[in-house]
Amino acid sequence: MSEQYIQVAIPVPMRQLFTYRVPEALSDPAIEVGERVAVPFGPRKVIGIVIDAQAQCDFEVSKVKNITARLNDNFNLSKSLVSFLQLCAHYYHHPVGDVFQQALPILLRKIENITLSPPMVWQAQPSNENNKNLLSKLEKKAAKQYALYQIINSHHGISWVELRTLGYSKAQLNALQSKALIIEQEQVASQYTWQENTLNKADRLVLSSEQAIIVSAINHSLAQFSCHLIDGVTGSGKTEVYLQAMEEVLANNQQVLVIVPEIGLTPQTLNRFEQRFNVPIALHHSGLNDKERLATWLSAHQGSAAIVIGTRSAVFTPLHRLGLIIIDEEHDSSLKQQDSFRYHGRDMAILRARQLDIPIVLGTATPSFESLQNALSGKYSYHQLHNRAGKSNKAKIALIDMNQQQVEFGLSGTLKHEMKKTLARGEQVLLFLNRRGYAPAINCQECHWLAECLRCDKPYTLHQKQQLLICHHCGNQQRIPPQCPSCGSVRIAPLGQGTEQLEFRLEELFPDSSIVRIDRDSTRKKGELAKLLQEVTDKKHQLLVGTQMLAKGHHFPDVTLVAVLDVDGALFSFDFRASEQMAQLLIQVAGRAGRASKPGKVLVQSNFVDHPLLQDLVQNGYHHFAHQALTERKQALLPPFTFQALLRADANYPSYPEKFLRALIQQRLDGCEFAGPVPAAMEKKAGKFRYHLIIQAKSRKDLHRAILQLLTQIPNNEWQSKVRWSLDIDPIDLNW
DNA sequence: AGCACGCCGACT
DNA sequence: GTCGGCGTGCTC
Repeated sequence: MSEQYIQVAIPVPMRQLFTYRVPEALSDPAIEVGERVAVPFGPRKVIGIVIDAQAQCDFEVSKVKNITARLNDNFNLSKSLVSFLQLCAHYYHHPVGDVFQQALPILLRKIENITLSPPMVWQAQPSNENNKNLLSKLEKKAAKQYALYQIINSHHGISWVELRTLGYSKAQLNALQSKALIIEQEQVASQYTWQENTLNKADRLVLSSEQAIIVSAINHSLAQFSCHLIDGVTGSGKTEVYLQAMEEVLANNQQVLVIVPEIGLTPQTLNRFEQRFNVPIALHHSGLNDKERLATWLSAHQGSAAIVIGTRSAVFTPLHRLGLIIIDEEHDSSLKQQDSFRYHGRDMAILRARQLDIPIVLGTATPSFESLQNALSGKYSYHQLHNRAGKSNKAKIALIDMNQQQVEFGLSGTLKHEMKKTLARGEQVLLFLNRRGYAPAINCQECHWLAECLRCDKPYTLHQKQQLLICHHCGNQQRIPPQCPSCGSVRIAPLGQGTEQLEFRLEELFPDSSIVRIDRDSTRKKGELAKLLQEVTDKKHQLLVGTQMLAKGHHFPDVTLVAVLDVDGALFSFDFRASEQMAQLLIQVAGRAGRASKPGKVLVQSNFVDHPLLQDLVQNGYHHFAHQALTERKQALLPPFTFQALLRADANYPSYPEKFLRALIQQRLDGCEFAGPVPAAMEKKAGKFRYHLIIQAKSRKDLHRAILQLLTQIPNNEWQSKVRWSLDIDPIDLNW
């Protein structure tokens, strides 16, 4: 028999595959696509994925090495997943090996022979006399334990990760275990099947006709690709549509993938899924450790999980009977990875749905302009959900002209007045300020010296509590200088206001109210965010101060006043997407407030209340604004009417990145245009000098062809070894 | 990305 | 004399 060669994806940032030989001793049973193999790579040994099992040897035969082992452990990737990941690598022109690496749980990339333990689930013990006594005691004495038992008892097996996400503790679980009420077991490694009690019919809501039309549209196209954009405000019943659309898919014994933004998976959301379906649900989010991630992966892979709920990287979960994908909050920027492999979770999900011939549902109250355009042009089915009659809870947005007001600590007189009225009614107030820390800068009041980060040339942010100056761009930290290094004066003072200071000032202004601040600094500790949010729900605090974080996901029914303290930053940005993001943010923030019986009020402070963007949004609402903006984008030949890629380059010396990029655009490329190279919005960051080149084309095909040509040129580029570069297809943040 | 190799500066 | 700084080049 002749020599057998295979093509392997290796976890290195190189845009190529590597050829290996399969020795006779390892050739039985036949090696397959998707297998993990151990191979020698330079001086080390790594795990690679077999991409082609019967390849021609396209490399010098004498230099081809043998694979050293096959990891035959039931963790192989399916052919379908392999081709999907190749498609992703191709779409983003990203190194294949790196794509595979990021799509696999860390434990499957380890070369050491670790024991890969099976997923474990909790189950209730069969009922007996003893149990009944214990339970009736629990019901009176330990309500939380009793509730935990009820949840476990109503499922065929539920994981610790799910229970933790729902807010239960290990202690409560241990207590039930020591009473022999529950027991931990290996999850049954077989395909889940729909049963009589899988659907909790009592939990179902009656659909409005709008909702019913969407569900039936999705169910009518189950075995073919279709993309549905559901456009509906908070409370319009999107989740109920998701749940009812899932019924038929689950009844066909197929699996459902649900993708949510980074902090979008609240215990309430999971609870809703748990209540409705008695099926194993696997979770995938940033709160899991390596072992838990592997458990989710395996339980999807072996088919025991019927539903997988996760953040963007969940698009890569191995689901062999995937029947429906749901992307919640499709506009959310956390769906796009902003480093190394810069993929968009939504776009890859659409690619996967297309590959598998299944429907995909995108839900949001503020559609991204990309999705909206696809919906309007008929590429997607477009479904609008309006509020049900008589239940209008739409918050009113009003602008406050900061030029016409007395302003104290960033609060206008009107806002303070409204805050007092709201607090007097016993309701809550949310203040939104997108700037953490105490003050965004400190300076010398005598000579106007400004404390700047030397690595970024940007002002340091003052963090009063920590007594530190922190650079928000590179993380650099410094002591607060006791006197001005330039003139020696001790009159050094903070400039501007951040959330930390706002919290402090509010304590002075509203001494009778409890104030809570929710930002990256105050929620650094694990579980802290959930704790603070619970305290808000329990009305332990009346005043909430927060950044971006508060605009997403969580709904506070007793917050009836929301104020955006400073919206002006977004109005004059050179990034054409800034206004889209500003509009989405305002509408999302407005969605946090009030409920049917207590409509909310939204106040937006600005120095430019006459700005046409603000006026349009406030007067005519998001959709009018979006249509208007789309018309402008079309005229200006901007996305979604054209397609962009961003080539970033950085180096330790200022001239290299520019020279590198300039050398690349010497050649004309058909069907596309270059913008730049230009210095990045922050030319200097963390000591690196950065330049951008935008490549824009009228069609995706042209863009791809141009990038392929550009990439072949890079090895010959004179400055190539002096710079680091990265490619971002469909960039959404041009400032980085 | 690792990792080795190699060529210069400040230590026991 | 040698330990270690990081520039450069290679990986089937």
